[in-house]
Amino acid sequence: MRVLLVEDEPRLAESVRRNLVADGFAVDVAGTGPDGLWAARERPYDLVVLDIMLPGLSGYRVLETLRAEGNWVPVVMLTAKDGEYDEADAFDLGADDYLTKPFSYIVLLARLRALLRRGAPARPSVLRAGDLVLDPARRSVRRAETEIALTPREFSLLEYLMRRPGEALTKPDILAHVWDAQYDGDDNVVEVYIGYLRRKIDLPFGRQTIETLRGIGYRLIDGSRR
Amino acid sequence: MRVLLVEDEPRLAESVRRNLVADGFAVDVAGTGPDGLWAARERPYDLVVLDIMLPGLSGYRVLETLRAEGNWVPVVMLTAKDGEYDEADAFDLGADDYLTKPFSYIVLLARLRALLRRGAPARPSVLRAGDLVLDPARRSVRRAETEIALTPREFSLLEYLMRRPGEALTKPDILAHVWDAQYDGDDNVVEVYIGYLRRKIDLPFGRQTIETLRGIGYRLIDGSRR
DNA sequence: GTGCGCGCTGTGAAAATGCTGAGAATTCAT
DNA sequence: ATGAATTCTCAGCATTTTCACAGCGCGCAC
Repeated sequence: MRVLLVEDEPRLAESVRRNLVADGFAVDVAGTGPDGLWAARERPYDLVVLDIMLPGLSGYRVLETLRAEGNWVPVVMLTAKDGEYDEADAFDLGADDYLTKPFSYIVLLARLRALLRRGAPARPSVLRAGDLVLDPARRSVRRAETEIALTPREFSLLEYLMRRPGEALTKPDILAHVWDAQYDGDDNVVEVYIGYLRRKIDLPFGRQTIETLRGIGYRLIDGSRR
Repeated sequence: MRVLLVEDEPRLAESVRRNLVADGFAVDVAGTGPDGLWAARERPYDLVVLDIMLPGLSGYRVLETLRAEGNWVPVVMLTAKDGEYDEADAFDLGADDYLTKPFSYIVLLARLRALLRRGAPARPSVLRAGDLVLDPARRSVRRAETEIALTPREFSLLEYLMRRPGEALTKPDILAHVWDAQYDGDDNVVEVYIGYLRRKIDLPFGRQTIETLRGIGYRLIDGSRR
């Protein structure tokens, strides 16, 4: 497993590097933001440990640039600040985890192992299907630059569909994920809300994003593939 | 997205629940370990937030049991202790993330979003027979890039055949698996539906995928062998 | 070659399914 | 409390799906 460590404090960098090597990782160290960015572009890493305070280019910028370039390598951010909003920022930029300095090596190792175990690369925080874009954090939906207003229920339904593009979803399944547990009404609500959604996201644009599978349920057409 | 919150402290639970609901999650709350375990077994959750200190059954045990049962729902652990080894333990048990109390809601939200983002992209098995491909998850069937629309019954029948390629299947056997157990109609429906299938998946392509074994039943010709 | 039984298919009716408009119930902000 | 937005129920309608039936054809045994 190859790890890129981007950290400008030599003593900390060296200590972490030794430990990682002892635990069987192949480690490259970069001491500045630009160096880190260059290295991450240059070679395929399994993990990146990225300090936020860096000379030349902040860790935020490095991460942002990588993600913008479509590089979804798992990244753990290191921060000296402990303000809670910093973490949220890091996550929004596409970090997979973060650690507040000072941290113990064993915690770092546990986090790295957890990321490796997950294996699955992180994905962008917005969901797309063709020119339809849904941002869970902002609770916004737009189709080709046009903002679309959805009610909470409509939004949850669309989000659920968009997290499973191309999959056949039954009405009971949708009901179980989008409605409350104690809801015991009729499947028909799903039909009704699918209808609402279609009237907002499809009909005005002459598209067909939500397909009906008669006798089964529904399927979101994933415009991005094929 | 449906979240299960397992937390015994009512004030905290209620506060988190409100916030999550406001952010568009469908939330169920369990106050004890056994209740949490029961709920997680009972319904399909997209996320579980699990306190470690719980009456009846600790969060560790709950998580351990779920994982042992093959339930891989993403889990965030909450712990009041801050010993570093606790985190490592949680990860080793199969938690996907953890949070030390007290935590701020915004951090919890960011973690949950990050977990959702990673999602479960593992979409396994499709069934193949030559250039005929059936995808159970998408409920789609295609022959050489051409999508073929099947009714639910036709789909079930074809899926059953394709799961037993090359095997001789009698009509009563097919009836028992594709139709309801208590169905007591005539064998003839099978012939009818085999006919429907052939007209959709074979005739238009000049193929012969389903072979009739006179006096026996049917057999799917597995084009990939020979 | 002939006859029989098995399998195939067209017709049509019954059942199931999904969509929609109308409006009731509920929630929420003011 | 009032009104607006949202959620949900319900019933009618259109369409699709399922299935029974009956006649036909063809393979197979003799």
